[in-house]
Amino acid sequence: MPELPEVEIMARNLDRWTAGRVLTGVTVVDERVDSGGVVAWSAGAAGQTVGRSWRRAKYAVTEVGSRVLVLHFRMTGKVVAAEPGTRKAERLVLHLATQAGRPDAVVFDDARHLGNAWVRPREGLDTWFSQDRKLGPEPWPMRRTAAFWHHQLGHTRRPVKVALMHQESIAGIGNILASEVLWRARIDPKRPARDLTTADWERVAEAVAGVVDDTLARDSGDEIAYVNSRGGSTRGVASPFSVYRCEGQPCPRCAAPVERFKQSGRSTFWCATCQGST
DNA sequence: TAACTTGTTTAAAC
DNA sequence: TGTTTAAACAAGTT
Repeated sequence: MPELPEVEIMARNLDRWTAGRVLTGVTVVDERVDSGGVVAWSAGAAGQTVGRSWRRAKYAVTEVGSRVLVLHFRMTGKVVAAEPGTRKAERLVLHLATQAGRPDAVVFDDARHLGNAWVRPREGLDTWFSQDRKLGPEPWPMRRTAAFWHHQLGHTRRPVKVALMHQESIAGIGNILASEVLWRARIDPKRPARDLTTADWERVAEAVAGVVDDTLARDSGDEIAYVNSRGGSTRGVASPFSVYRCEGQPCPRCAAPVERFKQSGRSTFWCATCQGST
């Protein structure tokens, strides 16, 4: 499931594959992917030049002329450099004028068809993200201080794990990242966010940077290596996570069994020994 | 087969 | 009124 680090990789790939190139056409394979403006734009897209691509929260943004193509991947979406027609669940295809060493097409592949795409004016994009999409500030790559985390999340009584996933407070942290960050920071996921101390937020700040950087180092490549639905711990393949989907397995830090419970309908994984309340 | 998986939206409850 | 939780939704896997 693409969270902040995976979307960062896909945005970098998009940039590497498409920046500065001319579109020869856009195929909207599945019109349901269009959450605004995509179908209308696709008809006249040929001939336009692609600009830079970057990430905002869990969205990938690609400049095309004076507009931007915005992608959200939800659970199973990903962008790949592939021959059109070779993927099982293609939803959107960008065709590019041939250029040596770069792909002729970029495919938005999305097995469960839950992803979304928009085409919007480049102008006002920041406002659209912050106001319409209700996205808070980015937790990465800039180094955020303990004071920043406290300011964004320290007001609520909600459990800190639930608070971390609230996109309006901080944008880009999902269920996986939240569990991993709290394990790394040795914080009980059930603690009310407002009860965390400056020292706790300091560890959160460090843990976010650490988990994101580690994931980027591990997963960078042409195609996102999704954790499969067995949690990446299938025969012989080590789980890339410390606690996520590692229920019953030994905590990498103290060897106590990792536990699981539900918060706001979502599975939280943690080590009760390492992360016990203080 | 029914339960589980995701982020987001909407409705309901506290 | 503001905060918080629960349910619904998309669709495919186990």
